[in-house]
Order: sequence, then C-alpha cells, then structure tokens
Amino acid sequence: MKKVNIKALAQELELSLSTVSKALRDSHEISRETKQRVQELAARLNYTPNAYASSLRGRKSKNIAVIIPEVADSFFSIAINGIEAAVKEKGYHVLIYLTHESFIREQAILKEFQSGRVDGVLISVSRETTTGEHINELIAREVPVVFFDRVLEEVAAAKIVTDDFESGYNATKHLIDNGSKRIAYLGISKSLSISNNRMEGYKKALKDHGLKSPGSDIILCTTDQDYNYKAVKKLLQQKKRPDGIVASVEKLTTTVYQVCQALALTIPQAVKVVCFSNLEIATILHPSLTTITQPAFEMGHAAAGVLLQLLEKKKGTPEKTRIVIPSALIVRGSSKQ
Amino acid sequence: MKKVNIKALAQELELSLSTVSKALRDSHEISRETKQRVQELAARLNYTPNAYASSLRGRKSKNIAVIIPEVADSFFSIAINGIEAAVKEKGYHVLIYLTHESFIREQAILKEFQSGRVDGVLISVSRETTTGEHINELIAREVPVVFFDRVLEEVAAAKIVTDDFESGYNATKHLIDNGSKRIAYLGISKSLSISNNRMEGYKKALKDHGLKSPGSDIILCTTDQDYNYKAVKKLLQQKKRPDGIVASVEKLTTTVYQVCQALALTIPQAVKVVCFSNLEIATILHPSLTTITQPAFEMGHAAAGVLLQLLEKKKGTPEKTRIVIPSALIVRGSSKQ
DNA sequence: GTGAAAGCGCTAACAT
DNA sequence: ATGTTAGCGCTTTCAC
Repeated sequence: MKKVNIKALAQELELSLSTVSKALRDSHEISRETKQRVQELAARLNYTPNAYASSLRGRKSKNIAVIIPEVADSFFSIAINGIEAAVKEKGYHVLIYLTHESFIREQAILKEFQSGRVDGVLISVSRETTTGEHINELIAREVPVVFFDRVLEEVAAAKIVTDDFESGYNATKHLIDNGSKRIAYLGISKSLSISNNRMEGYKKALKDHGLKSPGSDIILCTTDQDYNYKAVKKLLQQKKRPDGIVASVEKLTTTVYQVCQALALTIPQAVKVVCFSNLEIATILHPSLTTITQPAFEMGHAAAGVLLQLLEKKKGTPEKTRIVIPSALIVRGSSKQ
Repeated sequence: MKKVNIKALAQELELSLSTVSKALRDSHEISRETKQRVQELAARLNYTPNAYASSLRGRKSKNIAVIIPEVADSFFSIAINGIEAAVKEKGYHVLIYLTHESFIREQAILKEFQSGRVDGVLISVSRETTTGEHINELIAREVPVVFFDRVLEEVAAAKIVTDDFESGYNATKHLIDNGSKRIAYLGISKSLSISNNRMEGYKKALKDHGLKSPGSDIILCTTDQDYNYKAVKKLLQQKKRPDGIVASVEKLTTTVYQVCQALALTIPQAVKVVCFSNLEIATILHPSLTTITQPAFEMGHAAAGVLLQLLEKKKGTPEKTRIVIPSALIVRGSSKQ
C-alpha cells in the first residue's frame, strides 16, 4: 500500500505541501473551501500524520514515560489506569518501563530519555535508589519529571504522594487500640521514602502509646519471596513473638498469611495484621484483610495532570508542586479484637 | 543546557557530520583512532542519539505497542513482564494502550499506528471485538501485528495462545470427577476466542460425562461487577442450583466467593469452584482456590519474540505462526471432594 | 490565500 | 579514511 503522507495529498489535490499542512491544522489563512477539500481527502485516504516527523520539528513526541518498579502489583497497575485516563484526552501516549527495583536499570532507562524519546517522565523510584543524580541530569536537559508515590525528596521536582507517615501511624494505632502489645513492621528499604515514612509513623505511634520496638521487630523484606518467608517465620517463631504486624507493601500479604498458617497462628486472635494494599481480593481472604488502601488511581491521575501542565505551559522554572492524597484505613477481619 | 547532537560533536572535534555518525555506529570505514576520539567525546558529553530522527530516516522507531483490555489484571500485568523482558534486550520500547474492553477505543488506538508511531503491535482484543477490519488495515500498511491470548481467528497474523479448549475441558472434568453433578460456566463474551473455547471445552466435558447444561447455567458476565454479583447470586439461589462453577476470568473470583458467603454456601461442600486465574493470592483464600493458571509471562515473552523476528527480518509474507503454550490445572481446596 | 524553501537530527549514497 | 549532500515527513517563516 502506498503511503499516504502530506506530499501524496498535495499531489492529488494539486496544492502545495504547505497549503495542505496548514489546511489540516485548520489555519485561518486557508480558505474554507480548500480546507474542506483537504480534510475530506485526508479522511477518505485515512491519512494519519507521522508523529515523529512533527516531533523532529517541534521537539515534542507526545510520548511520556512511566517508570515503575513493577506492573504486577495492584497499586501500580491501578495507577497506570489513572495515568492513562488523564493522558489520553490530551493525545499523549504512555511508554512503560520497569526497573524491577534495580537502580542500575533505572539509570539506564533515564539515560535514554535525554534526546527526545519522551516529552516528560513520571517516576516511582526503585527501592535501591538513594541518589537523584540521574534524575537531575534529565531535568537539566529540560525533560520535566514528576514523582509519584515513591519520591526522592532531594530532587527539586513535582511530587504526588499519599500520607505515608499518618497511614503508618494509623495502622499501628489501630492495632494498639485493638489490643496488640508488640507490633512488628515489615518494610522494604532503608532509603525508600514511603517505607521510611510509614515506619516513622509506626515508631511514633508506638512511642505515643508507651510501647517500644526492639530493633528486631523491624524487618526489611527483599524481592526474594523465599527469603521473606523465612524472615517472617523467624520473627513469629520467637518465644516472645509479636502479636501485631504492619506490612508496608502488598506483596507481603501472602507471606504473612502463609507463615501464620504454617505456624498455626490464628489471625486475628494470635496475630493481628494490617497491610498496605489495593487488592480487591482483600475482602475474601480468611479472615478478610484490614488494609491501608492508597488512592492509586487518583495519584496516577494527578501526577499525569501535573506533568501535562508542565508540558503544555512554557517551561519556566521547574514547578515544585506537592500534592498529598490521603490513604484510607479499611478495617476488616484481620485486626479484630 | 545546550543540546548535544551529532553536529555539536562534529564541530567540537572538527570532523564532518557523517564521519561522526559513522564512528558512532562503529563503521569499518573509519580509522580506529577517530572512532576512539568520537566515542570518547560522546561518552563525556553524555550524547544520546535522537531516536525519532533516525526513525524518520529508517522508518523504525524501536517502539512497539501493547494493546490490552486492562492492566489491573494479573494475567495481563504478568504478560507485560514477559514482553518487556523479551523486548528490552533488543532495545525496543513498550507503549501500553488500554481498551477497557471497548471496541471503539480499540479502533481509535489502532488508527494512530498507521504512520509510524510504533514499528509493530501486540494485541489481545477487547471482549466486544468481533471483526478484524481495523487490524487488517494496519497489516495492509505493513505494520506487523501479533495476537496473544485473545485472538481473532479471521485475521491472518501470528497468534500466541494457550490451550483454552483443553483447559475448559479439564476444569470441568475435574469438578465432575470430584462429584459435581451440575456445573455452571461464567463467561465474558459471546464472541471472544478464549471465552468461547473454554466454554466449548466445558460443554464437551459435560457431554462426555453424560451431563447436560441448561442454557441458564451459562452466564455472560460484564465489566459491571454489581451486575455480575446479582447474576451469580440469582444463579445460586435457584431451587435446583449448580454445585460446581467454572469461572473463566480472574475478576469473577471475588464475585463467586462473595456470593457464596452471602448465601451461606460453603465451598467446596456446597459448591465447588475452579477459576481461570494467575493470582498468587489464590493460595491463601479460604478455601484456597483451584485454578487454571495460564503461562502469562511465557505468552507475553513468546509474542514479543515473534514480533521482533517479524521486525528484524525483511517483511516478506506476514508469518502465520501459531504457538500454543499450555495452562496448568492447580488443584487446591475449592474443588475438594 | 497560496506556495517555495529552509531545517529539525540523522543516515547513506556518493564523492574526494 | 573523511567529507558533501540529499532527504525522511512535517511545520514554519517568508515571499508572492
């Protein structure tokens, strides 16, 4: 099939390239009549402009990158829905990049954005990421970056987050209110903003209620589920074991339930559990799972919204918007008194 | 920051554009010495070629599109992992498009690919899709298309599928073997390949074992979870209700468990359940869920592999590869005798 | 109201 | 071994 580009249209209509181009973009300097002829033919031949040719001229590809640790995770997949919803209206396209929690990959991915593959970047950093050099470099090249969920405070860029500290606090307080005396915290990184903030909230709640947390009650989980299983098992096999668990990420739900089952510890009688999770299926677990549910869709949607604003405006000073969308504690069976 | 492009490099080194270009691509017609100088400077200035400029010349953007109904679904999100793994090595980038099960959106999305935004397309069609016109049009424009999971048989393109018929058969037979006498099937579309094939397997299994299925035992679920809940409830409230359920998609798991709980029907004693699902969490449901688990990662990986082959080869006749990767029946508590 | 021509960044055919 | 040039498809001055 011969390709239909502006040149083809122009020849067919016996007009010049520029007239056709202008007509297609509905320029006021083209007569109504000509516009109509052009647009009609374009529709008939199913003309679609070559996005990257315009990109080359105007240095905007209408592509944005979304960099996340993982897709197979309800928070991130729902966030993508939000991003897509916001972006679609404005005609942008979404490129997905997975770091699999590796800083090296994150760097390599960002490197590719230095010459116009995408107009802007939405990122939730890997759990290994401790420095923002790679991101600053991108910003220096005038590629707008917006963080969502997992942010790097040291980088001056817009950030969309949830109230991690408060959520950690609330989750912990909820367990205390329901009778837990010794509460463990399952985190995923020493450096990650969300994990840390949630942990600080946890510590504050303990402190406010006169409870102490032996260092051994805080566990950093890894991407290796076997390792996590063993670590949690060890935690719950102690003579004086915790009677409450705050799990800071969804992936740990299965681990906690499995370990409890293996050790014949009944939830919530022996151990009460709250998990940060967006899994719809939490309702049908046994017992149903008390969760801190993050506004995943809204966060994705807001992050994309801010990025689009940055993109459509003239790129003045990098905006330092900060939006906080609260999470909700949804009480279910796993934390019952 | 001033942009570093080939021209900048050339000026700095006092070489011509083409020499630099060739040196960067490690051409044999450039002296070792020059190559070294060029590559050194490029590294130092952090030069990244503008992908879309090369795209314009060579009409390949190194972008591929993945079109799926939904990301917040374990099958599709795991499939994306497989796609990403296959594609990354070869330096391709992944654009994600969600149809939300709408045919109209699917058409609109494909339309955008007619002029080089992506080099190739991986698609799992929406449940509303019954015709392949939009896809054929793309193929006519020489954009390679590979189907995975949800295919359209009428379109001549490569297809990566799982053994849906056999899986439907096995799931049903498994329930029969475990004592179910009346088995319902929850599908999602009259036209969709997977739902149909699974249903045909279900019907065949019933027939082979001398069981009949009143038409009312086959329910087509929608994207409206409330509707589904009511439909399944109605199904199980009948005087002579089914004692087995084959649910053809993951989203229906929650519905089935909730309805059973609401009606005080114990799984598996009152109703046995098998669900097509890749949810890791199936193991900790109560009872744990018997599943048909699809090779999601492998299917995504294989589909991307075939597409890359199509892309790297000369685009001769559109290959009609068909790869079938079997699913596995994983027996757990929900179907116990 | 329409057209000619330059140029976005890069590559490849064609000199030298 | 290195350089010159044309052109990918499109937009945008700048002429007419």
